[in-house]
Amino acid sequence: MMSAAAARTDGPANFSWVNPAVPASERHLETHEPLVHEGDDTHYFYEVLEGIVSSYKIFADGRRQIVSFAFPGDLIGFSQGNTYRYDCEAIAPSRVRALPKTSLLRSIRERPEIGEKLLALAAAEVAYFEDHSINLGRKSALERIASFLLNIIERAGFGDAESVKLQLPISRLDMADFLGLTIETVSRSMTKLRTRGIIELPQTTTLVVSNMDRLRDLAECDEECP
Amino acid sequence: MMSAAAARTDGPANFSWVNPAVPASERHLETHEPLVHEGDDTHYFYEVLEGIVSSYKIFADGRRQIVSFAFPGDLIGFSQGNTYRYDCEAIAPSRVRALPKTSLLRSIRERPEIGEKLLALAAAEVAYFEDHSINLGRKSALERIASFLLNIIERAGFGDAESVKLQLPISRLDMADFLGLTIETVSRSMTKLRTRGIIELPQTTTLVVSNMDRLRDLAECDEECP
DNA sequence: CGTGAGGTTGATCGCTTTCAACGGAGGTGG
DNA sequence: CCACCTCCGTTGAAAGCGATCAACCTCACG
Repeated sequence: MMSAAAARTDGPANFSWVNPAVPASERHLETHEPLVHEGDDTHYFYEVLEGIVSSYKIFADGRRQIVSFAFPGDLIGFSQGNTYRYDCEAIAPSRVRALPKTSLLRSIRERPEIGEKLLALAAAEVAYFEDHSINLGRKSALERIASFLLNIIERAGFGDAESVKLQLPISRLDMADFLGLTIETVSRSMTKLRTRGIIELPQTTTLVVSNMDRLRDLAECDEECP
Repeated sequence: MMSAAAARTDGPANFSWVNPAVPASERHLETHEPLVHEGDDTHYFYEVLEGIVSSYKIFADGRRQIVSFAFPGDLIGFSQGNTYRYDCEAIAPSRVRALPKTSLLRSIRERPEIGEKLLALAAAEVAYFEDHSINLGRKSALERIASFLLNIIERAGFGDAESVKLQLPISRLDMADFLGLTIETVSRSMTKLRTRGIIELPQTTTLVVSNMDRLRDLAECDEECP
């Protein structure tokens, strides 16, 4: 089994390449501490260095949908126009680096390869959303959970392992609001995965996937008897 | 009431700016005619000139999810890596222009503003998917339909009108597979909008929105009694 | 040891799906 | 010209999955 500590030796990608001359200030965020609010001017992009930052929308009647999770290496804000379209807040203790938007965009003119890199990043994000919309549109609760866990595992670099153990610092509520479900359904799906022998949950934040193949089958909707 | 014919006088955006020297060949597509298949090499991007092209995934058990509709002015393929991740086909008679991928990307080096323009395009696409994931994750069937119709209307440039009449060359099945619903639910939702006096359907492909405000309320989930 | 937040489990409800029948528009051939 | 057929959309009845309401559990923390 691979352990989470072993993989990230290379560390996440970072945007120091953007422009060494650009002033970039770091900021620490506690769990549930907001980073930006809907309507804020997009003066800065934020690179996540540590932790997880969510962006979400809350309806007038209280419904909430988490639009995305930003993990270390991810960039927040470039999909926005002049103002942020969603609230963003940390869902775990996090560290972010603020990058002035204007100087980042200006540097594209001087160094086209930056534009290319940002374009690749944007393309990856579009691809991610395409897959996610398939999850939300056509997969059952159990399949969504399986897809989500698998995706977390792949992002952490354990996609090829047969079994995996890692920390999952995402609450049931956050998972639910990201996957378009309720906490109860998330909880029940996790138990179902557990009783089927696909995962173990020593603690609620520790995830052990003992059978990656069956998790993949579920996520890809290739399961014989769902 | 605004009519559909009146608005598009300026015509859709196009990519002739990319590189006049780039050979770009046009292609006509009949309804249901495939453009690319999952796994195809991404040799070309395609700009939609006319009609609507869908990209979608079909599961082993027959479930289908349409990931996106590409309207005139939209670019297909830049979210992909070296191979297309989804099937694409026309859902209405369409015309597309093939743009060689390599020369398009090479031109970024020579003319950084092209990278900027593509980046803006990608950002808009991400923003679109963010909103769509809210639709799929948290909105009811009726609210999804309302959001979808409103979005079509806004794309056509009638977002500010009080009432609108336009052609809707998208079948119930395509709407259903895009919104994560079934044809029956789409049909029932459309009749519900009709009986509530929000829309009229002279023919199944002709949409008249008589009360844009109430459509907006529904789409934004601000309705008093849903 | 009390308290509160987060998670699990059970019972019931309701929206969407599923299964089924019907209707209208367009096309084809007798 | 009309019978027939097929495709697409609509409507009805029943079933099912996830939501809702509610109780209980666990653990961290004061």
